[in-house]
Amino acid sequence: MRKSKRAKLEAAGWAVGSVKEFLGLSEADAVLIEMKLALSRSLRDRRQRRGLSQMELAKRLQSSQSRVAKMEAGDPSVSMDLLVSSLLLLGASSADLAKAIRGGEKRKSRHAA
Amino acid sequence: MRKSKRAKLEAAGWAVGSVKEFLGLSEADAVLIEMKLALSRSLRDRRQRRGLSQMELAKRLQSSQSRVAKMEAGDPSVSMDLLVSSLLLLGASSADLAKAIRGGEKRKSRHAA
DNA sequence: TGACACTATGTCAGATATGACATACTATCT
DNA sequence: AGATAGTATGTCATATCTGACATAGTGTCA
Repeated sequence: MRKSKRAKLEAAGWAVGSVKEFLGLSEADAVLIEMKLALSRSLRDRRQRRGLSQMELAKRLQSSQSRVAKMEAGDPSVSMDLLVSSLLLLGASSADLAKAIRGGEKRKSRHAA
Repeated sequence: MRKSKRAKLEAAGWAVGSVKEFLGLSEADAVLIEMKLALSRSLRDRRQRRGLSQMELAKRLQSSQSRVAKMEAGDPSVSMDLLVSSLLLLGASSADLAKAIRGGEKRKSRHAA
């Protein structure tokens, strides 16, 4: 399950939740991708809410602007670990992360957490 | 934040939630580690509940018994991506993961999700 | 005791992720 | 128009993760 799958397309602008069973992805793969996309959105929200540029955030994360861009774009080269630790550094709590993750299925308000 | 920190000790048997501020870890690092430990426990629970050996699970994950052992031990060499996708393959939903993640702080019942 | 099934721990070559860099694209100013 | 600030995208060396293997530890049964 590790390498072969993982469509490089994952990023492009999907209507919410539509990644499921698009191409040969297993349900598990699809859910994982959607979780990462949810975290991506959450990251961009938090960053913007704080009025930070990608550059400024990158500095705080000891990373680079390009990686922040990729994180926010849901680039497949970005790990969940990186997304999560970035969110934590932006002040998110584990409860916040749980909220962001808890399935796109049920989302109600327009706020991504 | 990437490499330098990340104590190799993270695994040893901590009393619930005690990893916080143990050595020089930032709050964010501590939370991340606890999240991973929560996922570890969840993985073992699910596997055992299904009556699978690490070997059998490994086969389903296309991985190896040793990696499963490390996952369950909270070994620092295990990524969150691996933990999460393993849990998904064991049938966990994103809601389940959210529950597992949502902070050890507030856990009430003995069931780890 | 030995034999067996399961789990833990160490190591390593190969696979992936990472930060850094360059460069391109998009505003929004004057 | 140019200039500036922010963002996107591609590449690459190095760091980290991964599956596989070996081997050791643990329990249980006869």
